[in-house]
Amino acid sequence: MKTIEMEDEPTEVDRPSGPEKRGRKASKEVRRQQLIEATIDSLAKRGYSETTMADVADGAKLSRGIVNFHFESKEKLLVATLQYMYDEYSAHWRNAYEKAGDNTADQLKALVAADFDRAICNKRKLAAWCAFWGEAKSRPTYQALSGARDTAYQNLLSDLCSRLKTEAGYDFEPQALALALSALLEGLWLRLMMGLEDVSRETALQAANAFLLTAFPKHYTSEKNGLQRLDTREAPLLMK
Amino acid sequence: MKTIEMEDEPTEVDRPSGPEKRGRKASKEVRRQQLIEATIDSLAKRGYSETTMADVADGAKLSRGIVNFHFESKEKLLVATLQYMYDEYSAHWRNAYEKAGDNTADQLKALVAADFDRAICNKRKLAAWCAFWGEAKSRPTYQALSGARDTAYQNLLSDLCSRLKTEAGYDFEPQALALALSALLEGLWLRLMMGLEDVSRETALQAANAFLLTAFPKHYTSEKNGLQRLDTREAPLLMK
DNA sequence: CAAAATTTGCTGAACATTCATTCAATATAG
DNA sequence: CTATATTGAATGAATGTTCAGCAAATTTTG
Repeated sequence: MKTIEMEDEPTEVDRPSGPEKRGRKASKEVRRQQLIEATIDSLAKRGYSETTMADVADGAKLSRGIVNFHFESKEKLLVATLQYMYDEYSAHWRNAYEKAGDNTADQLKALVAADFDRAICNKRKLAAWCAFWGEAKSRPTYQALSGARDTAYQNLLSDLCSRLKTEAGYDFEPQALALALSALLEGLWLRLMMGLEDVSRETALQAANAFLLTAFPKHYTSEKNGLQRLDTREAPLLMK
Repeated sequence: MKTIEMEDEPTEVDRPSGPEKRGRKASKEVRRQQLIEATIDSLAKRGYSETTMADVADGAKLSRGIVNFHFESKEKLLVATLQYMYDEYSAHWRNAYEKAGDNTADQLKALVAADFDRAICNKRKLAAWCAFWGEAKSRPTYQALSGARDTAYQNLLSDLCSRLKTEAGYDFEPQALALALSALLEGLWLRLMMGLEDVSRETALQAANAFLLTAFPKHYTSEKNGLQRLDTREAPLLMK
C-alpha cells in the first residue's frame, strides 16, 4: 500500500519575507498569523483532538503562554484559524472566477480547477479542513465556516449550470446538478485528505472533469491535458 | 436559518428485544454492543474531541469503570465502534446489490439509493462517521476503516460503469467516473451531516440521481418519483 | 434440594496525567 | 523610562485508568 505524495507547501510565515520583525518582538498581526500557521500545522499533524496549545507554541518557536496573550483562549485561536482558511478559500475561488473571462463554460472549468490548485489543495490544508469538519456538527461556531463552499459559491454554481442549460438545451435540474458538483468537489477533497487510495491531485481533477464532460457534453471535449472548451453557436461573440 | 430535520433512528439496543438479559447482568456481547451504541450517541452529540468515557458510561446507564472492563481502553472502544459502523455499511450495500437483480443499471441505481437509506444515513450515524474522518489522517488505525467506501466498493462501481459503457457506448473513462460517483456520495453525506443548507435525504438522493441521469442518459430517464430505468437493446433478455 | 464455593459482571473512589489558563517577572522597542 | 511583548513556572480542572470490593449468577458439594 503506497501512499501518494501530495506536495506540501512550506509554511510561509516562518521565513522573514520582508521588513517584518522576527525573533524577539513582532507586531500583533505578524504573531497572530504565525500562530495560525502553526495551528494549521498542528491540526494536520496531530488532528483536532490532539492539537494542544503547547504544540502550537512549540511549532511557532515561542513560549507556552503566548497563545493566550494573542488570542485569549484555545477556542478563539481555532475559530480564527478556521476563519483564516475560509477567507483564503473564498478569495481563491472568487479570483479564479474573475480571471476566467466572460465565457460561462470557461468560468465553470476555472472554478473546478481552482479547487485543486496547490495553494489550496495540499495535505496540510485539507487535513486541517477535515479536522474542523469532524467537530462542526457539535459546535455552532464552526458550523457556518466549515462549509467553505458557502451559499454564495453554491448560488454561483447553480447560476452557471442554468446558463449552460439554456445555451445548449440540456435537460437536468440546475439546482440538483450544482449540488452534485459541489458535493463531488468536497468528496474528492475528502479522498485526497485520507490519502489511502491512488488518488492524487491530478486524478481528482480528472474525475471532476469527467463529471463536467458527461454533464455538459456540448460544451467540453476531452483532450490530453484535461478539458477543452467547445464553441457553442448560441453564444454570439459580442466583444470583438 | 432553519435546520432540516433528519429523522433519527432510536438506539436499538436499549430496549430488551429478545431473551437477552438486561438490568443487572448481561453477556459480554450485549454489553459491548450497548456501549458501542452509546459511543455513537456521544460522538454524534459532542463530537470526537469531547467524547469521554464518563459520557459513554452515563449514556449506557452504567458505571464509570465499565468501559475499561469491556474494552480495555478508550482507544479500543473507538476502534470497535468504527469497525462496527464499517461492517454495517458494508453489509448494507452488499445486500442492496444482491437484491437488485441482474440488470446493471438497476444494480447501480440500487447502490446509490442504498447510501441514502434511513438505516445508514441518519444524523446520528453521519455525525459519527464525520467525527472519525476528522481524526483519520493522524491515526493509522482509523485510516483503513474510515473510508467506508473501500476498494471492493470502488471496484464494483468501476465495473458497473464499464458495463454500462459497453452496453450503450458512452465515451467516459470508467475509473474516473466511478471515482467521481463515490466522491459525490461521500460529499453528499458530508452536506447532510453539516445540516446547514436545505439538503435533506431526499434532495441529496435527487442530486445523486441527477448525476446518474447525465452520465448514463441511455439507461435512465427522469420520473416523478426519482429515476426510471430504460431498456437497452444491447442487453438481450436471456432469462425469459 | 439447600448451602457453600466459585465465576463473572459491575461499581465507584482513588490516582496519575495531561493540558488550558493565569500571572508575576523579565526583556525589548520607541 | 514607559508601554508592550514575552516568558515559564504554578495552578486547577478534566479525564482515562486502576483496582479492591460487592453482587448476581452458576456450579459444586453435602
